[in-house]
Amino acid sequence: MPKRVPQSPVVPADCAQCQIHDKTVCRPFQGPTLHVVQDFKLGDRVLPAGSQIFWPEQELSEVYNLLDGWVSLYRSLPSGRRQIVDIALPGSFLGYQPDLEAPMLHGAECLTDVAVCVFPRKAFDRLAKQYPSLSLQLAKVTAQSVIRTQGHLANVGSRPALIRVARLLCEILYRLDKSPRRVAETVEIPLTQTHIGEALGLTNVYVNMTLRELRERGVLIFKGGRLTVLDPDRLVQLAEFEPETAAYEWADPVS
Amino acid sequence: MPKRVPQSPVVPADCAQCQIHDKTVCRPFQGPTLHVVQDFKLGDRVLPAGSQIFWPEQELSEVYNLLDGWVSLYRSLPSGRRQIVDIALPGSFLGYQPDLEAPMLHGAECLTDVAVCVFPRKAFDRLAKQYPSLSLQLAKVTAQSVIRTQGHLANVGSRPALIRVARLLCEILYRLDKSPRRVAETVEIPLTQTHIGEALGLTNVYVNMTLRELRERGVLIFKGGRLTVLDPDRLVQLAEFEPETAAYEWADPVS
DNA sequence: CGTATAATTGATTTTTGTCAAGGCTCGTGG
DNA sequence: CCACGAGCCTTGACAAAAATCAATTATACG
Repeated sequence: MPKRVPQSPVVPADCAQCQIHDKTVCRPFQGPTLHVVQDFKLGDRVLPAGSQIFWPEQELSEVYNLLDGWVSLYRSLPSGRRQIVDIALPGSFLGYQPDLEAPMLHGAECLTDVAVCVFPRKAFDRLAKQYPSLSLQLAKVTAQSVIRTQGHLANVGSRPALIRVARLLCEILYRLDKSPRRVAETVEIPLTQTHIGEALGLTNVYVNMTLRELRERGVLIFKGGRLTVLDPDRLVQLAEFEPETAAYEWADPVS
Repeated sequence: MPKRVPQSPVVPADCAQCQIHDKTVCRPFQGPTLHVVQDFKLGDRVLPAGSQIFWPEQELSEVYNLLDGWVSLYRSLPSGRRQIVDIALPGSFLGYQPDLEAPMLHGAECLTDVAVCVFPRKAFDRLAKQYPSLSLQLAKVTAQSVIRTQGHLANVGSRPALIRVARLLCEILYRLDKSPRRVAETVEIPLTQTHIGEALGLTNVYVNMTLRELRERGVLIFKGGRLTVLDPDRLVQLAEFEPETAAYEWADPVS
């Protein structure tokens, strides 16, 4: 289990203080129009690690901006297996489905303590109809999510386990600071080996073996939720990670 | 190779004749406002089976409504492998990425002769900013695409080959007529076994073995691009196909 | 016909999963 | 302070799933 440094989620006093404002759907509302989202939001919510923001099958009347913390988005299958379809980081817009009435097809589980900003789902579409810059930003955020999911799918469907694991970790590093090329630095990644397996379609024991292989090859060490990159260049190469295309794949949408 | 019935793609004379108008991003433009898209579109384009609407890495200055035919959306990997991330059917909106300047991360290959309706990419965002109902529809179409891709990912990552194949075919049947429960009817599906493999992360050889298994179990026959369902109930059960949730997963977005 | 692509099959190897058993770490309560 | 339990991690032996290799056979198309 990750040795967790206790750390309360960040909740900004108001939208003007929001550190991630420009990474979210709220981006179009700047300066004089900022009050629109400020007035629109229902409030903030803080959830402990391990809890669910929403469940599969739930009929959801809210949508969320992830303010702080890590969230796993997953599907539950009839067999009992679970597939993590995305890892959400601060700025992600959660819970939006096109059909207002449809039950959620995925769940959202907090990997760390989490803070979210809550909006009413039904009114959100009305607001979007009123502010085209908002609906366009929503479209772009969502389109970016398609790209990410397609990349994840390609990883799971077309790469052997060793590369899959290396790439997942590489992608996460990149998302954290836009650079997988840190030298021998240790980063906290709140995933268990089981999580990694659920994301990549592997069993936890095979993930374990794969991580050992990566360690023995001197590429990286992942232990107890801590990732240490031993050889950034080899990692990037092994993970088939191309920084140029990665920039488009993991971009924050900008209208 | 599928025995193809020669059949020219359908190109409507104008937007008023468009049979699939309500399934597309154009949906918000009805009656008096229909002229907006009519004036906006650059024209139609017909492409032969096997050709590419666009390629990975291409910088695309257009976006497309798929009017007629089947298209496979795929990623190419450094290893030379290819991952089909989606099968597009008429009504799909193709080529939209949030960043205007970004090269395409996926390609679009025609599985049949195809007709598309062409829009200018750059101006599309301007139009969307002008018509919030359009940008919201774009958001919904895109959000539906996220759902489809997540479902595909869960299929590839979390199910054994036999079920994967059964489910892919089941989903396609459902999309064709909203009912996988046809009895012993034959449907044309312009996929080779290699395509199925590329979609599901399997080799063509193993797909072949899997299809034989499905045939020997009396579930379905897939041969030469023709699918015959022998036992609809067993297929639905084997494919873990739940018609209720399927309705949300494969819906046409409706604003 | 002859060529090219797709489908098929069997033999074999590689990859990944399953099962089972311990070990480690951390928090909790006596 | 120690004992305990709950997750998680680790390992090894074995089984199953899927890939690879190598022909051979259809099938369509000019």
